[in-house]
Amino acid sequence: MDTPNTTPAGNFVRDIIDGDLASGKHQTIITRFPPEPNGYLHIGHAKSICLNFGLALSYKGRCNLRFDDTNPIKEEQEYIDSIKNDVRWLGFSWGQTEFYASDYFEQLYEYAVHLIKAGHAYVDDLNADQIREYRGTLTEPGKNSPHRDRSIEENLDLFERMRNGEFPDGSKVLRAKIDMASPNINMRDPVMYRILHAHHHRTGDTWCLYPTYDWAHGQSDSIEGITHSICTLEFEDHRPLYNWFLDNLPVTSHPQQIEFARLELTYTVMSKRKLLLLVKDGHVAGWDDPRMPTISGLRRRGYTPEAIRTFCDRIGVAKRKDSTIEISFLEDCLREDLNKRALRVMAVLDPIKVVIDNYPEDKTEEFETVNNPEDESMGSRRVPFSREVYIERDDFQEEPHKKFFRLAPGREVRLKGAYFITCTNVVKDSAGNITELHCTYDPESKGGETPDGRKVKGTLHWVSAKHAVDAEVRLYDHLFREIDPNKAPDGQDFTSNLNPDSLRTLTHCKVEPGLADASPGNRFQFLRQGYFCVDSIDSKPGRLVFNRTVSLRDTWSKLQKQ
RNA sequence: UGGGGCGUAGCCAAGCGGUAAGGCACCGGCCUUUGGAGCCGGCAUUCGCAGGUUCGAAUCCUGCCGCCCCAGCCA
Repeated sequence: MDTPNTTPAGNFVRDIIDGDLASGKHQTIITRFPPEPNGYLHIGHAKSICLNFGLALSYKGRCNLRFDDTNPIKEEQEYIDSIKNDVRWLGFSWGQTEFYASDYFEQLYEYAVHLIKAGHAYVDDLNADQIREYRGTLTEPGKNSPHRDRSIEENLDLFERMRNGEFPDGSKVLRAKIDMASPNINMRDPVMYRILHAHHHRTGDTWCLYPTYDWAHGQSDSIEGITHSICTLEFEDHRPLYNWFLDNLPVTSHPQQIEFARLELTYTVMSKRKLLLLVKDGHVAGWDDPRMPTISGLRRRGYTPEAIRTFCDRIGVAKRKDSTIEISFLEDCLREDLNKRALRVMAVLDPIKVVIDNYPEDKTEEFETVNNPEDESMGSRRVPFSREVYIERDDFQEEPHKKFFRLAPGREVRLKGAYFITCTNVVKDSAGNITELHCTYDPESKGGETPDGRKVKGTLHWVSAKHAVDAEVRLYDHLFREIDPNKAPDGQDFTSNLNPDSLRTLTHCKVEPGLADASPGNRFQFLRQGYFCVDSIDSKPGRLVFNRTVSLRDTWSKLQKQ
């Protein structure tokens, strides 16, 4: 496993930790990453993972992986497996500290009994609608439930019978007795337990009442001795409740909850609910569709864990809300990483045939070409050349734009690593479409340089026609066409902003022969075009499928728009 | 009209009373057998606004404005 770097920039969380260490409040730190196994992890989770595991690494502390599995209705083993796989792939390990909130159900139950005995919790018979009515509103205080003052004995009896399955779903809840008039709605006698006769993926049918997040989370943190419990901003309002529970329980550890801003990206949605909907309704091929912001989607797309970690380091950690990172920033971190490590190869996505009239009919040459100009240690390879080659249709203009310096009638360009060629003739079909180009080459320009040292402005990638291997290439664009997909027209939801062109499939692309035995997951730079990887699901020997991970920066396309 | 937060460049983000880091984007130039990469330079007289304190304020105080979150038996 590669080792994440551990020299992150400063941020307010580190300031808090530094203070706690300096004051002697803590000798070391223990953080946790607490996903609910109700979906696949996405890039937003990666931010939290990098933060929590990164902090542990940096302070030589520990980070627990804890599944927050308190809602059996939404959770599945498949999600647990994918989450573990993704965290590992990102480069982090949790050693022996793999926990489940469900491991603490018995302890939590005992804590609840403690609260009841102390007069701090009661069983309520109000139904969900009634509880909502009694809760009041943002501006009006709530009112006490008629069952709020039951005796401790009655509460104890009822609570035990709830556990024993004597009551149907929704008929009773256990509530903390705090303050129905609190300006903080979370403090208006929050529900601690609800009755759910549901099968839990780990505890099976042993429980029919399940703790809520508020009741389970802080106590789980405390049980694990978490020092800093880092969560997202929407839990700021819950912090008083988090503290209230711990203050009223016989615990020895009282973790500090710290909130930071969750990650948002332009042109994408980040809520698990919405991602689930995209999968369930078939808008994408699955959680690992290369257009998804999920870790598994990014992985299949060709992202590297290093690029994702670099991204998480660079975006920083702060409390500023409504901050949305431009997705191009993520792509840039990727390019930077891939530039250093990707093997350069030649692939023609939209081929047009070039016939070099003065090149011998049956001759084949091989040219040595460097695998990565950024890294000599990656060596070189030989690519075959012959009389007929494919070049990119885009690399020829019959009437060239003033700033276009690729091939055009009468113009000389370089075929990368091979020869200079000059276009002498354009062949068209009856509809006027260009079907073939005829060129001559300069034998003196072998390797791409001439004895007279003359320059050409353009260098094109190419593939020898008779040696070319066919491939399918999938070009991806943003899944959504709106910068903020959540801003949908009246009466429509975010799916109305789906980009109909987010996937373009190209068949019969021509790639250099060496690629024939590329393995799933292998990454390449297709010269002058972008980074591509062999699709891990659909690519098979004899039927190559590449995903475009990200295009190269394209100055030419900017010029064209001017 | 309740409570909790946040406002530093197009996007992130440092800064914590001593005169605005860094990254991305953008704009110039150099270099280049990828219009890639790389290199060099530029890019906030100003920190939401208005007052106040101070020799000195993005940093402290007061008031105002804007935005986000909260009324699940979701997390």
